[in-house]
Amino acid sequence: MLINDAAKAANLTEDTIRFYEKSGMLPQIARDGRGWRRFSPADIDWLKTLGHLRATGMPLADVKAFAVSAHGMDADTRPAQALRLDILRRHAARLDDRRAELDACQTYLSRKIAVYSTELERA
Amino acid sequence: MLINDAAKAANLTEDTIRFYEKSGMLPQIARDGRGWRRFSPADIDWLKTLGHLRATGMPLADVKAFAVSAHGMDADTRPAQALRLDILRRHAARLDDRRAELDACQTYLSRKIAVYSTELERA
DNA sequence: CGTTGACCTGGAGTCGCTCCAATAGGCTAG
DNA sequence: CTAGCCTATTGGAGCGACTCCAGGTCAACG
Repeated sequence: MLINDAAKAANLTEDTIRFYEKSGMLPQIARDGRGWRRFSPADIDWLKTLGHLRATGMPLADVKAFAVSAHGMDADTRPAQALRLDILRRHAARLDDRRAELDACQTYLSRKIAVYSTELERA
Repeated sequence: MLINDAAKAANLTEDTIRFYEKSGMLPQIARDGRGWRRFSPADIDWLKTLGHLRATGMPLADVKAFAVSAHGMDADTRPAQALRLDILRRHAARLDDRRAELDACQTYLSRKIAVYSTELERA
């Protein structure tokens, strides 16, 4: 799978994927004869994972730590797994905050939208 | 109210507030004899509103359009209100997307966390 | 055999802050 | 009375995370 299809499959842009690779957040991506990246299904899965984490605001530094831990050759050791668990737990906590902020804003919006709507109808 | 207290009240930083003022997203903020900003309760409310919109990812350009429309002298005209309503509606739609992404990521996380947890316990 | 099209790289630009250095006026302590 | 400290001021540099672009390579197609 070439980068264009990978981008579509993972819902990222080609540039973002190249940037993630440069930043060391991807495992070795295979290259074909022309020097073009060939993405395996596992690569696509990983891109989707990164997409979720980033789209919900995990800092790149954390994503990178997660990536390095997951693809190093000590990936299956106890400390590496504990590190990854910790990163995920801290992100789960962040998501709770984001959900609260989202709820607050949605409440604000629906109230404001109701006000403007009735005001505009009335006129 | 001075900028430090305003920052605490609105849950923003002093720098962010100054930046918002520079960018034209605040109404005229009064200054005292020393040239220090004095924030009124209405100013604080507005800062909180901006905080909600930004924290949930409304682009600055939209926030600014909203601000200009809300504080201009044509603020209460029909077209200005319609514009603001439109901005809010588009943001409400964005929030739906964010909520979906947040849900997806939370599902991913709780699954992963469960896997890592049992794996680490078992060892 | 020219041009189209998908990819490559390195680097500049953008958005939204965030941090910093230099400056200024007022308050208390010595 | 003046030295130090506190809270603000400004303009500008730096940063995170992309995003865009110029210039280049290679295979294939008309």
